[in-house]
Parts: sequence; structure tokens; C-alpha cells
Amino acid sequence: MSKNLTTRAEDYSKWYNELVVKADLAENSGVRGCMVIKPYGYAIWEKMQAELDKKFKETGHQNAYFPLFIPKSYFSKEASHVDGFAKECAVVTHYRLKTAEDGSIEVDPEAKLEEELIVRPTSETIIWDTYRKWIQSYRDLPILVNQWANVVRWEMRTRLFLRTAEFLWQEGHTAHATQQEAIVEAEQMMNVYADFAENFMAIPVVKGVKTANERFAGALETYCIEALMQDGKALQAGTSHFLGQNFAKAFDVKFTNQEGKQDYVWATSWGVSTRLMGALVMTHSDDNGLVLPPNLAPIQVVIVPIYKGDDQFAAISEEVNKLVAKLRKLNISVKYDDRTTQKPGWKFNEYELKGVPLRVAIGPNDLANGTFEVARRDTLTKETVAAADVVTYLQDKLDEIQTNLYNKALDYRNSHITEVNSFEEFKDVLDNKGGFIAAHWDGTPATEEKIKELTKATIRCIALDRVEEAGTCIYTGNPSVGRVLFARAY
RNA sequence: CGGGGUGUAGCGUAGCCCGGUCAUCGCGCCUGGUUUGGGACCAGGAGGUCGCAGGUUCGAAUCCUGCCACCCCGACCA
Repeated sequence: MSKNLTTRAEDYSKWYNELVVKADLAENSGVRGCMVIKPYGYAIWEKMQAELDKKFKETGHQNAYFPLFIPKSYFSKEASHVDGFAKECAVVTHYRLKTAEDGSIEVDPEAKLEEELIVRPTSETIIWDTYRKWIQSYRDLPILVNQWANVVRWEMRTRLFLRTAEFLWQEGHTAHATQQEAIVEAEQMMNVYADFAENFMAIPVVKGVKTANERFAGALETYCIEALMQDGKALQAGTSHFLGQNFAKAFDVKFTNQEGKQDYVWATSWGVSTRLMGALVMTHSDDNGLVLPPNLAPIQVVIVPIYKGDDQFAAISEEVNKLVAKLRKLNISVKYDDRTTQKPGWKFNEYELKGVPLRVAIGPNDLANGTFEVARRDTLTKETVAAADVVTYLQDKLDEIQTNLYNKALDYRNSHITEVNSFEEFKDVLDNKGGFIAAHWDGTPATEEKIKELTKATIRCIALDRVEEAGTCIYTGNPSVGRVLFARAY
């Protein structure tokens, strides 16, 4: 049993929650389903934002900002979209408070809005209403815009990072002159997300498309990246939608094409959210706490001094300051924890809990020998390194940890994709092993629904790289053209 | 939103069934001293509207009602 956390075997949910809170990432605010993201957690989110933003710009996108409030009438324009969100909207009905006779504060009944405002659950409607004004000719296209924002969904059940009532995300909304161009855009953004997840966050993902049942409200095709958590449940880590002309028709966004004819524009939308923080925690962490890939770690190297008396402390600090300067020059984020208020052992545990990739300790022995002790968070191993080599050593280890975390997660993921050929086997693997199950499915929503009802497993995606293979559906025995990936999901 | 559970100091908790010096214990915090290579030790100290609001009672953390928040299981979802 870890001294820091509940063991995962005992209760994975509790482990996850405890970890998020104890590692100082976030906590419940006490406001229904909303969390406080703490500075350490937010620093990680900022790193994600910076990297994603860079990728968006590289692919020709620009940032913009649209209103938080959306007039209710906007929602009545795209039927399937409304159906998807109607049950989870926060609605603003009044615009003023007043002091009641007993001194309490109440909503002023006189200040009722004529048309209610919806706190955006997503911005398709208000953005498409705006795009109508921006687009007249094919020369105005494409519009490649992204928004960093918060959205609110009045979810029945909430969970830190994975499903909060308010969450932070980015939502890209693009408009194109042709269907083909929009499809290429949607696929491109799925690839951007996959690249980001794998190479930056060290989280392996399966790229694929959703079945009709799991598709975004209003989309013709939903591309997704699916990750696998350590408890064997899947997590949708990002989505990119080809919206066809649905929103253009609903919001009357027409343009004149090169032939001089009016046509509706073709649309995409794509997004990732603070849910990625949950994926990060559940992919890499262990019972000693968080494990952060160096790319995302607010502190990549922490240095802890071990000393007796002021003289020794001063001598150690002098060595450390030289090292800090060299590391900073290499853009390595380093913290020298010279607090005299905590003991070394306490600090070791603290930084392990927070997932700092590398810890350097220097004490009297090291001072005498001209060495540093370097500990790795991912393997929990320690090595003594000569002062002359330590900068290169640390630099190499950061790269190695990044790669190692990805490989570790990839091995786990790959060993948890199980092919099954019968419904009995399907249920057995689901209950006793978890992970993705590659199985034949007859392609009908009804069968998918039935399997979900019986097992709580859903089709996470039809993988893009699946092989064509004739088979029979595990549930109905009807013909199938290839395997799809099932899993229980968050 | 349906079922189940929880709410006592910054954190984790005992007490609730059977109302009456019960506000318990550990960690943390503060002061002093000794310590410092894996969450130190000793001594002293501070800190609580017992989630909120009503009700029952001579008396409520304890019983009743309503509300709020959180957790788990469903349904819904990034």
C-alpha cells in the first residue's frame, strides 16, 4: 500500500480522484460539477495549449473569439444538433439582482429577459450565424478559425477533468467551398490531435471514425482518437467532425462559386478539452503519484540540497546555481528547492507525487566527490553522475523518459487489444481483462445498441488502419467486412 | 434525473441506531529545542456555525422535514 494514495486495485475511481487532488492539479469547487484548476495543473494545460496552438497555426488556422451567450432561437435551427444538447444547457433568464425586504439577495422578477440566453455548450450555432455575414464568394473561403474558450454542459454526473459542468477547450470551426476540402480538413485535424497525443503527451491513440450511434449531433462523419486508460477503459481524447452542409443550410450560409452559382458551404468542427488532463493522469501515473512526460512537466528537473549547517548549504548552493544556469540555457525547466522549512525526504515525496521527471540531489558526499545523484520518476531508479557529465546526462534522460513513457503506454495498449470471435468470449474479455476488443459487427445501429445494453461496451471506433476481413457478427452472426473496436468507456 | 451513500478544524476520521461533560484521534499548522542522504523527534500551543435552514424536545452532531455539495451505480455526454 502506497503511503500517498489508495491502491488502484482497491478502487480506481478513488485513486484517480485522490491523485488529481493530492498532486495539486485541481479540486472540487463546491459549485455543482465545476472544478478549480490549481496553478500546477493549469501550467500543464498551458503547455498543451501552446503546443496545440502552434500546430493549428502551422496548418493555416487563426484564433478568434465568439460570445459566451447564445440566444435561444439560434438553437432551433439545426434539429439534430439541438436534440444532442437540449438536455444539458444552462440558461440565463434574468439580468439583475435586488435586495429583498429581509435583507437577502434575490433575482429581480422585473428583470426578466425577453429571449433567454443559453450558456454555450459548444459554439456551432453562434459561429455559423456569424459566418453567414462573412461569406459571399468562393474568394472568402476557406475560413479556418479556432476558438479557445470555456463551455458549460449541465451533465448529470461529473468527474474532475473527465466530465465537469464547465470545461476549457478549443473548438475549430471551418468553412469550405467543396465537400472534398472539408473532409480533408477534418482528417487533417484528427491527425494533428493524434500526433499531439502521441508525440507530446506520450499517449498512444487509435485513429478512426465513429459509428452513426456515437456520432456528434449534426455531423455526417466523426473522426476520433481513442486512448486506453490503465484500468482498461477507453477514453475519447479528441474529435474532428465533417458536418457536411447541415449547419450552412440551417444558418443559410451560401456563397457564389466559380461558375457563378449559389451553393451552401461545407463545414468541419474539431475540439479537445481539459479532459486530456484526465487522460494524462490515467495513462502514466502510478501509486506514488503523477508521472509527467517531460514535454508537459512544468518542472522538468528539481534539485534538492542535503546539508548540515549554513556553510555546507552555501557550498552546495554554489554548485547548484552553476548547474541551474547551464540547464536554463538549454531551456530545461529547473527548480532549485532551497527551502529550509522542509526536509529532503519530504521534498522527495512531494516531487514524486507531482510527477517531476528528474530529481537531482546533492549532499556532502557528492560535494566531496564532485557528483550529483539523479533519480528518474518513471523508473524510480537512482544513479550517481559526475558533475562534468550531469548536464548532458539530464538532457538525455529527459528524452529517454519521454520515449519510455510512450513505449510503456503503447505496450500496455497493444497488449489490451483482444480479438474475439464469439459473444461469450467478448463478455469474458470485457469482464476479466478489459481494454479494446476487436470483433466483427454487422454494421447496424440496432446490434450496437443491443450489445451496449447487455455489456455496457460501445464501439469506440472503426480504426482507420483496420484490415478488410470477411467475418460474422459476434452477436447476430450476420456478415461483416471487418473488425471494429469495442470497449467500456469514460 | 432515478437508486444508494456521505458531509464533524486545512486533510483524513470517532461519535449518530440507544438525544444529556462527546466535540474523539491521527496528519498538518504555530512556538522552543535537538535534527537534516527517503515524508524527523521531544515539549508546549492555536484552531470547530458538527454542510445550510427549519422542526421535535427541558436539552440535538445524534431524531424529523426541506435544501445544498460531494462520492458510487444507472441514463446522458468531450
